[in-house]
Formats: sequence, C-alpha cells, structure tokens
Amino acid sequence: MKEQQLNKILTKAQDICNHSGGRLTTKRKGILELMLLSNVPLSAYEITDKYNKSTDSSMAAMSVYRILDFLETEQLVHKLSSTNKYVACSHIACSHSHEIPQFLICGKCQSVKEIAIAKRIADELEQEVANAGYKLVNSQLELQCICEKCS
Amino acid sequence: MKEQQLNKILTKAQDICNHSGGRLTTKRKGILELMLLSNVPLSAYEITDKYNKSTDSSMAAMSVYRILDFLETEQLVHKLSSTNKYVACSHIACSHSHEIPQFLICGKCQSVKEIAIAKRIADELEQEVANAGYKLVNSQLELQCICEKCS
DNA sequence: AATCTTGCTGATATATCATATCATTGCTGT
DNA sequence: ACAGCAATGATATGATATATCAGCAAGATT
Repeated sequence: MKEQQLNKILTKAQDICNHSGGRLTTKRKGILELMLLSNVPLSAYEITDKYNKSTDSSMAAMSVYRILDFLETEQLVHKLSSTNKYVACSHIACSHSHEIPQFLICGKCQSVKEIAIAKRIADELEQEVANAGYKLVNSQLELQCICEKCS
Repeated sequence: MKEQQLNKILTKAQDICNHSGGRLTTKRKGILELMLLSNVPLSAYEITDKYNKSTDSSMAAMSVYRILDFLETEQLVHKLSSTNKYVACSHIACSHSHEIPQFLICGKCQSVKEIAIAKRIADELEQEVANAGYKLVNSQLELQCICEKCS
C-alpha cells in the first residue's frame, strides 16, 4: 500500500471517529495502521506482538482487545469469527455507505478479500431463511475459498 | 425427541460407521446421543461436563475433542466455527445424500436450524466468488438470525 | 487555572477453547 | 494367544477472550 493512500484512509478514519464522538488515539491509530498494512488477518495476540515490536512498547493483549472492540464499533475493522482473526475494513476511504461485508478467505495463504455480493443473492438468501421461519439479522458471510495465486 | 426416533438415528449412525470402517464405540455413541438430545449447540467442555454428570464418569475434554473429530469425519456432527460449538447433524436418518449444511443460529436462544438452501442460490454465490477470482471450497454458511419463538 | 467528569489504558487474574505428546488399554484379524 | 492398530487416559501447554479495579489523560465546567 502506498503511503499516500494509507494516509488518506487514516484521515478518513479520523473523520469517522470525530463524527461518532469516538477518539482515534495514537494507540488506536497505530493498531489500525498495522492492520491496514497486513496482507492477512491477524489474531489479537499477533497484533499485540507486532505492535510491541514496532514501537518498543509493551501493550498488553487486553488493551488490544479493547481497541479492536472500539475499531469494530466504528466499523473500521471486522472480526472473522470462523478464524478468530481481525482485518481492517477494505472500504474505509470509500464514500458510499457500507454494504454488509462478505469475506473470501483463502485456505492456503490466509489472505482475505472483502467483497459485496449482489443484493439479489442476499435477498434470496434472506427469503430462504424467512421460509424456514427465521429472521436474518446479520448476513456477513465468511466463505472458505482458494485465491487466484494459490489455485 | 422420541426414544424410538433416537434409536433409529443411532442405528443409522452405526450403519454409517460400519460402512466407513469407523467404530462407533460406547463413548462415541454416548456423546452423539447427548448431542442429539440437546436443543442448542454445545462447546466441547459443556459436552464433557454433561457426559460426566450423566454417567458418573470422568472423561477428559481431550477425549471429547477426539470423539468430536471422529464424529465430524463421519458427518454425524458439525462444528459451528462462528461460535466454537458443536451440533449433531439433523439429517443422520435421512436416506438422501447430504447437502452442504447451512445453519440458522438464533442470537437469543442459541437454537440452531440446519437447512439446505436452494442449489440455485449456492450456484449464484459460487459464481460471485468466481468473479472475484476465488474458488469456493466450502459453502457452509452460519447465518445469525432470530428464530420464530424469539421474534 | 483548578477541578471535575468521562473515557482510555495498565495490570493482573482467570475463564474458555484447543492441541501436543506419550502411556495404556482393548479390539481384531491371523 | 499374539501382534498390530485403534481408542482412550493422563498431563501439559498453547491460544483466545473476558472480568475487574486502579491510575491517568483529555476535554468540560466552574
């Protein structure tokens, strides 16, 4: 990722936080930056290690979990519940409103692509769920895939 | 669940294991039965506790994990990776070949309904994934819902 | 500016989920 | 009966996540 692009995203993230009243502190920003620069999802403990190594700091994992909670609330990062890892949102700098995220997770290299599926499919899925008597509350999908490079 | 129905399922499970060369031992059968009788997915440690209470036994969690691995391989149980819990397959006694399971997980009461979505939707989903350059390897979906009773 | 309030972080403990490894038991086929 | 292999026991440890209370820092109120 180019530095210019990174800065643009971080600035937008700052805007989002300002707007919601949250504070994008130095540490929170540091965690977000680190996640934006990672090609793969990271566990909370991996994030902790990376952060501490990159800053000669010693933040506890506990703090990282709290910061991840915050960033999730601001929709700046997503948790992949199938792998217990976390990724930066791919669409922070996009102006359009956020779609419900869908993740393609490569089973070989662990890379993740965040896509938006056609609304029609999401609707059909919701209809199927409704047919079963249930109401869909969150259609975030985590799909186990093989990426282009690995296949 | 009626006892007659439970026995039918357990007999079918026995058949499946015989066919694959696996052994449905007393303990494995006990764990499967316990899971079939549960209305909600259970964690490995919850299964361990239930089993030990129901039999004055003291199986270690380690053994339960191994047994769950076995039962998963035989497709008698499924793991819900979004919640780290395990459920008995709803279709053990069905004669038709197994579809890829899709789970509707109630966010309030934790109950789970295992459904098969229309093949057309699955195909469309796969096509979208292909458009993104990825290849779908496992389309098991875990959908966060609210069930009829809870809504 | 001093104080207050709130939210952020530190620190520690503990709960929960999962795997590694080696020893022992017990079926199964010969 | 015996050898071989699958299943289980036993113990240790790693990985993920939450609870709780104390201290600190930034903006709000006076």
